[in-house]
Amino acid sequence: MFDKERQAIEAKIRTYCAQNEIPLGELKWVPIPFSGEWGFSTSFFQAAANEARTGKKIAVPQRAQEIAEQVRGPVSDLPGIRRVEAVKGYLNLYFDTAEYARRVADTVLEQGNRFGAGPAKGERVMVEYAQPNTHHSFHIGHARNAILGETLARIVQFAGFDTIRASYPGDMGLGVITVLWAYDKFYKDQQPQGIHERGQWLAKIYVEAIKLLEAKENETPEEKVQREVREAERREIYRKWDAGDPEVRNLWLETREWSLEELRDILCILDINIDVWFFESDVDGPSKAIVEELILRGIADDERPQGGAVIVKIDEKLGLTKEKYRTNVLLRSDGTSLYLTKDLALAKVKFEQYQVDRSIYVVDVRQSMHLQQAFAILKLWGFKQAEKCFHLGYGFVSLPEGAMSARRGRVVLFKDVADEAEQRALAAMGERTPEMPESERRIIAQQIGLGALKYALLSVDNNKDIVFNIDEALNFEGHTGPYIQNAHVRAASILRKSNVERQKSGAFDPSTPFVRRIASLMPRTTVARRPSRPGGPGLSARTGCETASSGQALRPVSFDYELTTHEVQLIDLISRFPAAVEQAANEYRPLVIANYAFDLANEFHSFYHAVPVLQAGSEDVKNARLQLVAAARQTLANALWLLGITDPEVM
RNA sequence: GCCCCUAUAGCUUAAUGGACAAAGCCGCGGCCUUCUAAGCCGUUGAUCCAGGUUCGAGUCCUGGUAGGGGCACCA
Repeated sequence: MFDKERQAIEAKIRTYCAQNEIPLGELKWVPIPFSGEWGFSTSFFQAAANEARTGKKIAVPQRAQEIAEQVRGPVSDLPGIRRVEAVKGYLNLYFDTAEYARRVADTVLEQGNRFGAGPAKGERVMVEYAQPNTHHSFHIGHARNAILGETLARIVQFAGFDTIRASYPGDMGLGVITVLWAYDKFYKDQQPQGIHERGQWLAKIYVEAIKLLEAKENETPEEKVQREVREAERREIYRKWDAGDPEVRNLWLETREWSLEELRDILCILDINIDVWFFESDVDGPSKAIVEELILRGIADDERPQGGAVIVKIDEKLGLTKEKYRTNVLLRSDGTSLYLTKDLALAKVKFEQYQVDRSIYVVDVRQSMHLQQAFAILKLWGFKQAEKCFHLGYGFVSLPEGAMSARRGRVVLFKDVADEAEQRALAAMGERTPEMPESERRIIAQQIGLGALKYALLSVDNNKDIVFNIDEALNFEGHTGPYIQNAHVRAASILRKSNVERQKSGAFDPSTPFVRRIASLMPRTTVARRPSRPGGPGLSARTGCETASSGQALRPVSFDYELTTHEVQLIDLISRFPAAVEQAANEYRPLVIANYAFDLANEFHSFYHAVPVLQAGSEDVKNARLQLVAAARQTLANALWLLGITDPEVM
């Protein structure tokens, strides 16, 4: 936030060092890491080390301190800097808090829900996530994927990238056919009531079907015959599906829609709006076409004449002598395409039709080899975007009793956890807000419950596995989502009672013309209709830009009084938000924002406890603190938005 | 056999190569006639092992140990 000042200081340091023949090198600036201190800092170890390398006999730490002390002079008399100290090789510059605090507060309140957002980057990013299989259950592992992907999409969007959210459901293959077979055989024309009941029913049918199709231990000859008959029936359905048999296709489309209805509802609960839906079955055809192109270009080798498959010897084509990407199959010897083939075809669509510059894949870490292979082939193919393909892998979610297994039906369903979360939040609300109407109470409870769940999944670095413990995930105290939401509530409460006017948070709406006209770009894909909220518009606190306008606006204030440590630290943290956004976007790491949001909430809670606002000693101090609270509330709201967590006014 | 990921406090996790390794949970002790106690304050406690690079290593490199994942016609 204080780049201009920093640059001016750095220029002075450089001039001084040039005159005194100190080989400075690059200067790294960081916020002063001591709590209660506000300013920025740099060190001179590198410069001292550079000198040492020229042959001078010096001890680096001492020399660094000498340089810091020398440099201190030229920069000690700058406006806005209260104090400069040289200590242990570091140069610490402390802000004139009155001036800088006012600037931070003004900036936040002026920029509102855009505070922290980066300038337009002029690049288009597509984030692909939410790729569950249809005809299956949506479990907590899928939720990690969806939540991680959405948060990443929000981060890159907020950082200034033109962002497209893409979903790629697997709607074909043996698993899907297995469900069709069992449904057709045992449950034809039945269906339970309720979107989720119906979606989950398909997963139950799948588990039953697997039991019937798997060989048991000590299988009797009769059982074996029976099983083989079933297997033949399933193969026949697959053949019919592949041949486009109308009856099978209709059954497939109808049951697929049941899964998709449930998926859309879940995404709605998670506040996720997918821009583009790519179905695996849609890229199946095009994927076969690209195989010919890859053969013609000499990337793929056609071994079909020898009764083999079409393969890519990736290492060989890249000229690698050590095995790295190995060899992979593009087309089976029976002419059908594979997962890799489809991903290549889809990438081509992303690059050519959607003109994406960067392509992010939020996919289970177990597929990292597969994606590395795909990226390598895209590079061979000549797509310059291949360099900016990124696999955001994440560790899988298991249960305390072991891995989840869709085949065995041992899964924790997202919907069940979400419902449980709401119940627990409702219970935790208790008698806290007795006057709240029941309908609103339920909405808040859902927001708190989901806040806890989302934060639990986002506060672990993405490459780590998570053992999902529902009691830990739905904890509302300590390092949790509700803790952050509660800080927002407390800030909002103070502002409400102070009777000052403020902008309601309102949704950050960075949608570009491009995203809005996506619908016309790719006729083969289905474009999401915006799902409607089952609970009505009140469910999302961010769907409107209403302004709550009771009372007078915050007046320009002065922070020209003795600020407490808590106030200094709070302002310091607020001012770091834009840098956190930038870092998270550069590193594609939602965790950075999750950590930041907690730190800010933590600081706000401490401030709240220790520093009176409405009861402040003087009117001037009260007004300044109100500004600070308003700025903190806005920053908390923006950070929560990035995490996909609502910013309730009450809880 | 080869490749990738992980290893920090009793537990779950943080830490752009930089200053005293930071929190949460659990335990113990305080704080509701100040703005929401889903909170605040206090308290014990940690970098898997061995080398190396560097002025400086939890972080980078090499080799171990332990756990997880992956290696062409599954997705």
